[in-house]
Amino acid sequence: MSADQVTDTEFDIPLQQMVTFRLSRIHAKLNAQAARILKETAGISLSQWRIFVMIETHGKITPAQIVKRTDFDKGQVSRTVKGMLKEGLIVVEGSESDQRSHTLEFTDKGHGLFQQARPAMRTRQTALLGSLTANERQVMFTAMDKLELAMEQIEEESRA
Amino acid sequence: MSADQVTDTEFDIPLQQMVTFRLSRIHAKLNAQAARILKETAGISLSQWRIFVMIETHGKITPAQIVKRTDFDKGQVSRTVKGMLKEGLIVVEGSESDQRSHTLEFTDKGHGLFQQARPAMRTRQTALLGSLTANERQVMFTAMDKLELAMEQIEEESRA
DNA sequence: ACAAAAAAGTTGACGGATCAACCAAACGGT
DNA sequence: ACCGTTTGGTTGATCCGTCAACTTTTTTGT
Repeated sequence: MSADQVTDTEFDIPLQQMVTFRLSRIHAKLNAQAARILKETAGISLSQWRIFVMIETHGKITPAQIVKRTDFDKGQVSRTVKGMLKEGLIVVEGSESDQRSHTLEFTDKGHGLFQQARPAMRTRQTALLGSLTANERQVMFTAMDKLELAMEQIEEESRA
Repeated sequence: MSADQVTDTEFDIPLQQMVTFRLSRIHAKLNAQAARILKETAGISLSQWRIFVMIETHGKITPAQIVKRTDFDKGQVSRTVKGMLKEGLIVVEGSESDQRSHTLEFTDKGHGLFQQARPAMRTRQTALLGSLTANERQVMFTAMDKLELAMEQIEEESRA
């Protein structure tokens, strides 16, 4: 069934890199494809799309909240937001409780473009997930959780 | 930091992004960690490490072969190789059959640094894979295969 | 209430990845 | 043998992601 099953100890070089390599490649392709679709359908960038998604799902969110939830770099969020303001895709509304911060909101134009990109993005997402069985999806998410956890542990250990 | 679990059926916004988001984040963390380890243990970059791995596994390989096998950008391979030559980590040997090309080889210094980075990298790899069950590993690789395939199909369809 | 620490955002710098243009060598069909 | 095409490699432009420094505001501990 699984001739090339992997035992931990032996598989040296080729596997050595497998996880990182493969993830890296998939990530790159995934990114490139999403970027292309977004550009073609709505003329927006992937970063902008991600901000849009955060606004859509949480409504009136601040940059700091986005950073917390997604681990995006706050510098990049700042720049992306700046660009989106200049293009009129979003507006900011100063927070009353915190003078440093501001919440983000769609403009009509921004929301329009977001809706314009959505079908293609959703189709793609469905196609991607649909290529996996329910079990594969579930196991994959579990595996990703575990990998993130393992990374954190490695990080801690190597600080000893 | 992996609390908000997603069920398969509610395919909407939060999940919408999940695959890309999660892969993106894992990739970023994985990369950053590998880069840190490589810098600390051997003072080399991730790109340089990847070239080393290719030389190690295939011995006397040309840039073009590396590109074929890994999908790395050929421009980046060219620059990385250039840097490694300048630092004396590898040497090139002109190919006899093709005047345009050259094979890459370790120098002693390069091989030394590679060996120096290896234990930590191998430990990390073992820890990462070890955090998954054999089944999870297997399913994950299968899933990655399928995702790459699905991406290609999406690409083809959107060219119609 | 006040100083120290933390948090929100901005900005600059830098390395990595991507894309396109380009040169030179090799190949292939006629 | 020759010309068009393909392949190997280099380089420049550009964009994205990451890190660090800095400003301003808020929170916290005493």
